[in-house]
Amino acid sequence: MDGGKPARKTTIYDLATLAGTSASAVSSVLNGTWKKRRISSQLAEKITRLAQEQGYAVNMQASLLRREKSKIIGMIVPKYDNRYFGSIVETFEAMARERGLFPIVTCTRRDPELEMEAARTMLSYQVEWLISTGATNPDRISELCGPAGVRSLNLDLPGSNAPSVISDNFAGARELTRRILANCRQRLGQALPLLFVGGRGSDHNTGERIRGFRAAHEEVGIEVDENHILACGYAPEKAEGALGALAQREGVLPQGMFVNSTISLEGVMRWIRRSGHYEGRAPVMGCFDWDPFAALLADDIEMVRQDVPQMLAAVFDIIEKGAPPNTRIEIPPVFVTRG
Amino acid sequence: MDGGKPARKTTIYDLATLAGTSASAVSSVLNGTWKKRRISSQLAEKITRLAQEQGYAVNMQASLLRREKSKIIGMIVPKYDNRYFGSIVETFEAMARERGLFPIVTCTRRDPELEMEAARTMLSYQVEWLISTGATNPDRISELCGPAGVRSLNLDLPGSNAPSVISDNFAGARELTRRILANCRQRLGQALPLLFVGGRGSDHNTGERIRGFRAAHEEVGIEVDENHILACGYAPEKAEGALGALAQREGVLPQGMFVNSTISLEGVMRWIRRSGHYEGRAPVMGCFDWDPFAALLADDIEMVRQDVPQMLAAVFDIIEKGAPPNTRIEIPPVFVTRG
DNA sequence: GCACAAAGCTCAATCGATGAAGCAAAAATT
DNA sequence: AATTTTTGCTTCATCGATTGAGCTTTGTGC
Repeated sequence: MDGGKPARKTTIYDLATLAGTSASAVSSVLNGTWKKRRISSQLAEKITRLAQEQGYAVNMQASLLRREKSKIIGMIVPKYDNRYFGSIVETFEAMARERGLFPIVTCTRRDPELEMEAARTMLSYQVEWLISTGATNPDRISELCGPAGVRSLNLDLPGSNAPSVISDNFAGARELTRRILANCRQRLGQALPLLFVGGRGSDHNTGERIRGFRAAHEEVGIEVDENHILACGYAPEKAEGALGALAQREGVLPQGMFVNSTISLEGVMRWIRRSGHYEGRAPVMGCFDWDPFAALLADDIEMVRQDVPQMLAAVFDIIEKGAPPNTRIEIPPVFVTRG
Repeated sequence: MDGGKPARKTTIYDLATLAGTSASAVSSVLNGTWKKRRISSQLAEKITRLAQEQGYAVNMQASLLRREKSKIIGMIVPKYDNRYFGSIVETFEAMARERGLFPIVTCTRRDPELEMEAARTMLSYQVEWLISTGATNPDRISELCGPAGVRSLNLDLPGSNAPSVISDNFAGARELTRRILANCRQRLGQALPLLFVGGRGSDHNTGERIRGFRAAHEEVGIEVDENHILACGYAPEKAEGALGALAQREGVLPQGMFVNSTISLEGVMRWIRRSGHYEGRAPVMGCFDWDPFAALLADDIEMVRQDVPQMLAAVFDIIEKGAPPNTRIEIPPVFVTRG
């Protein structure tokens, strides 16, 4: 390709020399303000053509340094290993671009240190907004943003220093539990108390889902067994370990199960397969999350799909119209119809 | 939080005033060159403390404008909706950070226009390297980068203008096919020619996988049916449609199947379930890709996992040591042991 | 033919961080 | 005591794009 060319990047000064004009004319032509600045369309065309030929790309660093608005919008996200976060990132990028914003996304692997580090890096990039998705400590991030004049916003997990957009975890979990219980009744003749597996007891979403889980049991007069609420963490290994330990202690596990995420479901499925515990009488399952393959695993696994497009619509609505820091928007999740 | 403060960002000039010193002293303290510049550790400490207190974050735009190296490394990726690309992005970010680089990733949804647009944006951000992952036209991207002095690199799908790191698709597909054929023999008594589903006929990987598919058939003297090679595209709907059309034409589909990606597998599974075609005698399957739930779908679905850590190790090796544009590194994929 | 306006530009300051060059004071050497 | 060296800073030009404030030239009106 290149035989050792200097490879210095073309600047507006280079283009100005080539066009026999000034850098300021070039700049205004390339950023679209040339009509306002009364540049002839003749010159505009010439400059545009030259820029094209030279493969000119504006130096964002220089441009942003001068402008007052960066139009950069940052997002931090814990993992890319499931459909929920994948879809959040994909939708976020598309919606940001539609609005003329430049999305920057970074993944923090649920590491609180990395989370702060990433947030600081985002500030350095002069983001105008920072969306903390599923952050372990969204409030610390908001505190970092506040004094810098950067607006922040929480997604998936709520915080108290910035507006939050989350799923309606309580109602979603209650409805999911109702459905699992109904399936139990249908398949086993009666509805017995379910097992709850996955999630961190300390996080808001897990708390709300457990509340919904309890509410649905209460509605039909079934008592929840407190030892059967395993908020053991999200990781597959955690769920696997928790089930193993419970089976060890109690011998037989419940026939119905509420799994708190596809991540945990991965561990649950692995354990069921390896331990052979449910041999011949597969448990009735539900999962607060969705995955196309998981949905096919069993005929009657109920899945709740968090409504990512609606959640991000709410996010951009806040970005456009503003909202007080204590705003909390809860988006109803969607029940996946099977077939 | 804020009661309407000015919220202007703290600059080194503000810190200089607060510390009663000069901006250049502040700068050198904060970027670590202060020893070389003989700033007293007393002053260094004072400045560091003030920066901490004020929540100072360097303005990357200004800093990068001045430096000659940006240390930014860009990656474009087609989708976030599967484990393969998810794991590529996650590993890429982690490895880049380990090396003191700043990763920027963006998703182009297999849209050739968006791909070029994203590449141009990356150039504007002054990336030093651009990794095109699974790009529809990696060579056009390399052509854009070359004159700007930005080095480019292809991942997953090869190009001819920049070094490429890909899976060993031929050997992987041949071994996968062998295994599916062996499973057929074991389950059905004999090995019959398989069906190939998914992928674009025009892309290098699909071509190589078809070649491996043929080779494995040839080894055992089975003739491939040309009508049973359905390179219909990756999208689930495409795979679904192709299977439906084939069933329409031929009535009965082969008992063994090679699916070209988990994306296509999604459609295949959906079709199998909806059509009821394989009722009672599930097909023997293999998939060139891995997903934890897909792996659990059937007892004997063979999955090849592309070796993402090795692929990215090769990528960073090239970045550190260099490589001619015609380099092509093929990483053997890994066979997932079942259980 | 002169005043005045509009068109079509250019000039130069600016954004914040960086680092080469320079300068004054303190310390060491002769 | 005079000179040199070292220490510990500051000054200022610079990176590339942007934009308010000019400054010519051409056009219009009377």
